[in-house]
Amino acid sequence: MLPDREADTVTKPAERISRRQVDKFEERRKQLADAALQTLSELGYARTSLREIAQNSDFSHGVLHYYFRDKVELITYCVRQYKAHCVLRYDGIVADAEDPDALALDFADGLAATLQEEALLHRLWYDLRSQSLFEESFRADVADIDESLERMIWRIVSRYAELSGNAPTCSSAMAYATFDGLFQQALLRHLAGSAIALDDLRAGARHLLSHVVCA
Amino acid sequence: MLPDREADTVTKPAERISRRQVDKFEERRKQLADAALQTLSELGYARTSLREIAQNSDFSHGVLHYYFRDKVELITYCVRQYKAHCVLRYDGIVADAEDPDALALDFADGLAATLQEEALLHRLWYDLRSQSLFEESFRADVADIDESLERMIWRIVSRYAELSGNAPTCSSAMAYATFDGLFQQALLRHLAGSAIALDDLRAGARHLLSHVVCA
DNA sequence: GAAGATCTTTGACGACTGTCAAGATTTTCT
DNA sequence: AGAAAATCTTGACAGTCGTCAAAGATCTTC
Repeated sequence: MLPDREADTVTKPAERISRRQVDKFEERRKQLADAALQTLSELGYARTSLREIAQNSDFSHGVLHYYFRDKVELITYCVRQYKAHCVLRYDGIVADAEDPDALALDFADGLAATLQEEALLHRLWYDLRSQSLFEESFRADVADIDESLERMIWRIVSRYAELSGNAPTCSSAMAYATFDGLFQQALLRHLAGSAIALDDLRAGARHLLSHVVCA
Repeated sequence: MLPDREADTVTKPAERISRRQVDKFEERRKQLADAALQTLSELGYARTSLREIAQNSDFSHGVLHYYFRDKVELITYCVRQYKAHCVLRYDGIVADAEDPDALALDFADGLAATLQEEALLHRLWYDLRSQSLFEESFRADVADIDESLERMIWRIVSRYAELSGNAPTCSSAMAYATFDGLFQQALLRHLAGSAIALDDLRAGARHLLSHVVCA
């Protein structure tokens, strides 16, 4: 029988057990979601099957339905986990530089670094974002990630403006749209084998940053 | 038996016939590709099957293998047909305005118009572009479309710079990346039901255009 | 160490996929 | 009109998919 997954606030002995079970349950979900994310980032959404995911894990395909109701719930869970990863990653970039040029440099390097190191994950992100336009189940979570990315970009932009004593010339949405376009195009070229894609991204990001504040 | 599809340069009677057959053959391919594009734009790449495509046409599913070797060739053909459509569409926008503000206005309106009228096709485009990162078969054709879109944008930008007596401040690649990001974000919001997405796109395009030339 | 809860594997199901071949139908040419 | 070529339909194939139930394995608890 499935264990009771209710979270308890009181801590009686029986509930400590339940808590431990819940933790273990949740751990397995994360572990399986990791395998799913790896599979997705390799094959793309269209070609990822549950059996393929299971083969990238230590378990057989049947176990996926023990930890997830169906495929949609698994992938939704993956998207959320990916988001947590993203936020963590970008919080690192959040520029504690004290002059605008250093900030721009750090930011540009940070973008280029994640593009290079996690190219497959970013490829997956754009795949899933496209997918969310067809499959409504993912839409809310994807929009959520998009918003947190927008906030991340806006933190950089407004901090940069502040350091250079100016005000941003465009909205948060527009700043995100343009930086995202830059990043996506760089990813496309990088994955197509272009050697200059990373440098172009660095240069482009600094250029764009200097143009979204008053001249 | 399959007819001979060789194109002839000389025009003997027998070859005129063959030519007519070739034309008919090519016409059917276009017709089927149309049905395929409609299906793709409705369901997305991941959920489009040959039988589904056939149901959106006047034929049965078997006929697809009479006109196309396999699914990949059909979809590649679709991508090319979509490109032809795009180029045609954007050539219309190509701004014969004589002052920069009118050009900017026409361009912004053109972007917003195609976003609204052909939202599903644009959705498909971003889906296929993501797909091309996983499926190498499409990569070349997708890159081809991307390049022609970049040229289209660059024609606008450089013409705008010329009319306003300035020079562009960024590369062609960067101009395309940012405008594409803007467009994609507008599409996301528009399809998610945002009423202001179109107006934001118009404003954003004009804003961006005025910032990619010397101040 | 036995009983029971929990976790995992296995194998099956119906539905769906791309592909193809055989035959029916239509068009074309003489 | 009749033969030949071209076109289209039908039905089947082997494979894969998500899902699920039953049984086996492992762990917990007393």
